[in-house]
Amino acid sequence: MEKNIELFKKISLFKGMEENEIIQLINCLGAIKKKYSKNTQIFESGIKNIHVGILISGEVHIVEEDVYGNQNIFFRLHQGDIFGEVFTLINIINSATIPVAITECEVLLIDKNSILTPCNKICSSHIKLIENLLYNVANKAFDLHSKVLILSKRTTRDKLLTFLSCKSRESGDQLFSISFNRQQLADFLCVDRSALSVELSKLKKEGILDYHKNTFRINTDIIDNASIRC
Amino acid sequence: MEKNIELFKKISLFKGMEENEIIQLINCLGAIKKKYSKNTQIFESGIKNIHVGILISGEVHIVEEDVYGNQNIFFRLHQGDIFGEVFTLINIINSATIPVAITECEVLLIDKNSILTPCNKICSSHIKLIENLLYNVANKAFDLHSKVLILSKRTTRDKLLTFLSCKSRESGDQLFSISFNRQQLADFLCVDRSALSVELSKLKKEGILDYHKNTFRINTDIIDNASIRC
DNA sequence: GAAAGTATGTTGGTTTTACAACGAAAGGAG
DNA sequence: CTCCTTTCGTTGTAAAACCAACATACTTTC
Repeated sequence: MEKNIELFKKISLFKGMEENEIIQLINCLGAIKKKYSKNTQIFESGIKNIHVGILISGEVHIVEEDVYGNQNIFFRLHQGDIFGEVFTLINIINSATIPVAITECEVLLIDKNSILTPCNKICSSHIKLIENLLYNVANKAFDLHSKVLILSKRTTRDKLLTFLSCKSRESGDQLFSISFNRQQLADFLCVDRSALSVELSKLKKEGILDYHKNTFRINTDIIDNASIRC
Repeated sequence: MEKNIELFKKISLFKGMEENEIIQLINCLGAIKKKYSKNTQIFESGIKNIHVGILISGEVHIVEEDVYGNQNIFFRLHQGDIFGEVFTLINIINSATIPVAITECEVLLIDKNSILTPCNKICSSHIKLIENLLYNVANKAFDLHSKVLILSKRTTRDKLLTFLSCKSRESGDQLFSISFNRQQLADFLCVDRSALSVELSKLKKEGILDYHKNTFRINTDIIDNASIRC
């Protein structure tokens, strides 16, 4: 586990902690590491989950599939991201929203109760941990808020431009890449893939946008400065 | 302020605390009470907000208006609800999402820093307070997650049925009332009001739904048990 | 109780989306 | 290189949503 210490130091949950403090905490929390192969669910659906997950390597999507087979992608998680904490904290059991491994990946699993029940030994770290968890959940709420802002747009074009503006602002450049392919982007925006392609083509014709595969260049005066994050 | 103590005892932020503990905490936090008249903004937009708000009386909508004038209603807040905490916690400054007083209302304002900076006197209450804030933010994240689930539906019908199913499950009865009027419901579902009315009429004709004003009766075998909350 | 204002339902025209199907391009495996 | 799979753009059609305008019902005000 110690070989991951450089990663752990960057994780929001351990922010403001010293190296030895983190190692002690990881042991104290009884964290376990688990591997998942491509296209497998990380928490079993229908079973009450008591773990908070931290993504160590690989890519994970938080998805929900509706009755028509449409996949709704909530988030794409990257190294160091925390997941499962919201549902676990408030004891939501039968959610159909689940983390799916998009590539082979490694995950650190921490029992929720060991986070919330203060242990005698390292109480000061524990308070920091809970505060860090608070900031983490607040950030997740903000990400969900951003997603609502995108989905609240009435047209595919507006959804798309809101998303791309955000990505451009995030990268600080008109030229930027996204980690979704077309189908995944459509699933993230909750629109039809072919309709998305049509809209992309139109925007290209109109000179508002240029793109090749997953690399985009967006016209600067289209970018709006709404405070969102995708 | 003490006359509101019965309300404060019910507020999630003060859960698990004794009456005198709460009174002490309110004073220690330097909370102030403020009145807002109908249709006024509670936090000024564009100005960095450092307050967490608690709704004491009246009704508040969290809204965002887009460039076309469409109002997007995120939430309807009721007595005891907490707001502004997510943006304040993570220092989002120029959000266009703002709390608006729908009726005349009273609000308790608490400086974020007095919550996060532990005071010497009542440290045990303070830890409880931060834990309660954590649960509160997790619940807000879940509410936003629920809203994403509604907006991810492709048709007005599916958005509407998801919302009404949720409300019916919440009330534990096929017969239930909602606090939105038609325009507000349309704004919450992010659809056109007249299209919403058309869809409601269709559902009534098909025998799936019956309604009069804000009271609805929904066919039991339509109600799905998705874990969401609206 | 009349008048004014507000909320809801209805209709028709226009725009947008979903859906299915197809073909071209890109990528991988043998 | 060839075959196979995946990804992406395109097209046409049917369904759905938006929008504006209007009619009716309900509320509020004086």
